[in-house]
Amino acid sequence: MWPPSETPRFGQPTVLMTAVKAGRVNQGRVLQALHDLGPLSRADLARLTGVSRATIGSIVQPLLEGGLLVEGEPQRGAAPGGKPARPLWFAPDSPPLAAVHLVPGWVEAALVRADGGILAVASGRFRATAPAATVVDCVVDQLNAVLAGSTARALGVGIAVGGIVESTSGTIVACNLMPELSGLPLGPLVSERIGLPVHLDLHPRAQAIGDRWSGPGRGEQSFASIYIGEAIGAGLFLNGAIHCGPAGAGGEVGHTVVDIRGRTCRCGQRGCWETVATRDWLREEAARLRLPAARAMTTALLAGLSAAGDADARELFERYAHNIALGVVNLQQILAPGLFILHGDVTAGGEALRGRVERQARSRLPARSAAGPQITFGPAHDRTTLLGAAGLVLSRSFPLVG
Amino acid sequence: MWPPSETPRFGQPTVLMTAVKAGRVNQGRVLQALHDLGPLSRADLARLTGVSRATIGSIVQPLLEGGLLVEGEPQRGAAPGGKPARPLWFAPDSPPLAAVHLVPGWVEAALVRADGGILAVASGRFRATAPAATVVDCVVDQLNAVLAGSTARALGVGIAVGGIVESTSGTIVACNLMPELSGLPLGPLVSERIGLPVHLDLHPRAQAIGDRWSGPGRGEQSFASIYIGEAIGAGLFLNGAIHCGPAGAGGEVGHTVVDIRGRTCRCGQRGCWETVATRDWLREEAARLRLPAARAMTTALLAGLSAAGDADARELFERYAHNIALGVVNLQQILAPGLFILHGDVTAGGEALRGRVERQARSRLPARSAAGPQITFGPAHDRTTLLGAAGLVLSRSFPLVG
DNA sequence: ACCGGTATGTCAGAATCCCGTACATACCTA
DNA sequence: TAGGTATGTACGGGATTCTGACATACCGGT
Repeated sequence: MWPPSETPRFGQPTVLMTAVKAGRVNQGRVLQALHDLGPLSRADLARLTGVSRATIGSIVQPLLEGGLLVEGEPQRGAAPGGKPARPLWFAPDSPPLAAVHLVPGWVEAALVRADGGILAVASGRFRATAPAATVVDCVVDQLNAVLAGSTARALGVGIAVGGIVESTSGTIVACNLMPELSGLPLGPLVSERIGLPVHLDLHPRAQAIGDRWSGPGRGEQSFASIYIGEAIGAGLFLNGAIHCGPAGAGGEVGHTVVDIRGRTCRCGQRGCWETVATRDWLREEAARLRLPAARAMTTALLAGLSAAGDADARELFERYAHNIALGVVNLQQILAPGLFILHGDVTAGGEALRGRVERQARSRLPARSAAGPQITFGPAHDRTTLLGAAGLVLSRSFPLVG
Repeated sequence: MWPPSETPRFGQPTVLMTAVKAGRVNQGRVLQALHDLGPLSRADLARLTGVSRATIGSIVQPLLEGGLLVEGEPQRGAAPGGKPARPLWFAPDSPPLAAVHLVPGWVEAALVRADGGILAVASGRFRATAPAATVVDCVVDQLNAVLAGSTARALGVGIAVGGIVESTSGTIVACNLMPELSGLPLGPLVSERIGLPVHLDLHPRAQAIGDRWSGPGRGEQSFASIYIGEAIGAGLFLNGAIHCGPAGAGGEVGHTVVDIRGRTCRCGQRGCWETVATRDWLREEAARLRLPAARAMTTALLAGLSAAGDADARELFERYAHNIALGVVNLQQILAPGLFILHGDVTAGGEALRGRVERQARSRLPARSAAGPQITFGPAHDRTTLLGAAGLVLSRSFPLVG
């Protein structure tokens, strides 16, 4: 039950395009277009993609027969005459997707509809030092809990893990905060116990997929999805595809150097972005400024103090925005994704922080014909990663590139 | 369930895969495999790509008929029996590719065979402040000079420009050192005068393509091609395709922040990588240390002084390696290309510098199962960009992704 | 000289997919 | 009721790849 990927390996085997592969890619792109733009008729899709209505019909036919899509009620468009279009949309009773978000001490699982609607959620705790078998048990338990509520067989399971992951083999390579899990082939293990294909990937990468499928990244060809909280990580969606380096590396933006003569990072190096933009930095600086509740400082608290007129808090708030903008600027210079979706503790900073970061970033970038980078915050109660883990299943089932 | 799609983005149409597109992609991948691995028989290609020999035959047939490839003499392989394979390779009289490298004050053009062999070279100078028409004339003159020597009609022209470029329209958006060229639609202008399709792109991006087609990047799926000299730029080849942000942006690694409290860059910001790793930095530091010929310092000179035992030179050499490694580390953390191909003045540092940079970079990266980043220097007499401009034509004629 | 073994290149039929045209359907307006 | 418009579908055609079978070419042994 662990066969799924056609091994997009990095190196020797040149892979060629096939008619059937092209068909699957086209199915994926049609699904993505539906996700991006909402319910669309076949004629809409034909106009959007430039192909004939007949072609769209043949592309979506298997999806309709498979129960993934349904035809909606005829809806009259803006035009005065003509046959009303029948919009296509994800079937309410379509095969759902199972999703798992695994962080130290905590597992959250969900059953998600193909349109992003959450059908069921379950979560469980475990000691961060628990042996691997316990963690696997906990993951399987939560999965079974959410799967029990569905009659339809799920399409697959997506697992998002905080840590270093080899997505091709579904193995956790290393995890600083859950050392017992190092080397654990979680994907195959869960797949065997659940009887469904399992797709494992990094937390920020899943988060980016979540943003792409059902967040602010919807419809975008390129953007960066950044998590900023107790640590920093990024998932990069570039030119219509999620970026994944060899062995699942990449996105470790937290340990890029921005202040070479700065303080020492827990990674052992100096001046990592994480040393100036995480919650820990915020708390240390708050303590230095003797702000109230410095040791429990959060972005929300700081934003409140700043709005209330505390000069020190205001200055720290501005510096925090500046430091966050640093990493954004570097990513924009290197990759120019154009859109940055921020998640984690920083989102509590609200528009006050978002605007500051955006202004800081733009002021540090050269003026171009294109607009400067755009900063967006993810939702406060953030299920993006969980949705992204579900989207992982769709992404692997319907690849967008051949 | 559906959050109203606030911005229906019909501007960016979803593009679908087609049989004919798939065929062209496959042709491109076969050509790339030949470039990567040298002459291969149809059977070799079939084994490499996993398709049948018959399919390979139908893929390469048009390329043979078009004169791009030829069948070599039957060559007996290692196996004892069997019909000898007929290797396929680029025809010596195949349609050549025209290439232009445009830098301030200087134009170099070449006519390149599909296998990377240079047929003719021409170059010309112009005043950096010359009006646009003069520069266009100069480019066209050099192109005509190299095209005159060929009987076969060239496949197209690739132009590499130092500056900001919009590759889709073939326009130079801005060029700091050649302000007269800002907004110049060089691609269409040259195309009209020469009567061939013209492909315009950034200098570092062309350099990366050159590395991919006929340099150390050959056969690699991901690598970064970095130019370090009077300025710093990078072309990123990621997962089998050259990365290009919206409007041709991206790769501006020279102005990523590595030392936020460092000196001011000419871009107006503080602590850009360029402020600590360009030749100008080297000369300033050399002057501070009162090294001989400090104001004309080059990597080659510094390497010589260091090797000769000058303690100050040695320390500066080490610091230069450290500073170069900084940017490499950042790129590796973000994108994990794994391979870094350095061009420009730094290549004169030889193995002494290469080893130092590699050690410095590896020491700043966490230990992983995969090997650390690998640093390579491009050739000293560097025609990579020119070859890359030629490769641009191939890349556009035979896209590797659909 | 002859024959089996092996590997290469090619041919023909089938399957898959997209394209273009034409046609049936459905709704509005006059 | 007739005309117009837009949607969805059926059919033939083109392009590509897959499968199986076949001719070719060379080696080694009898």
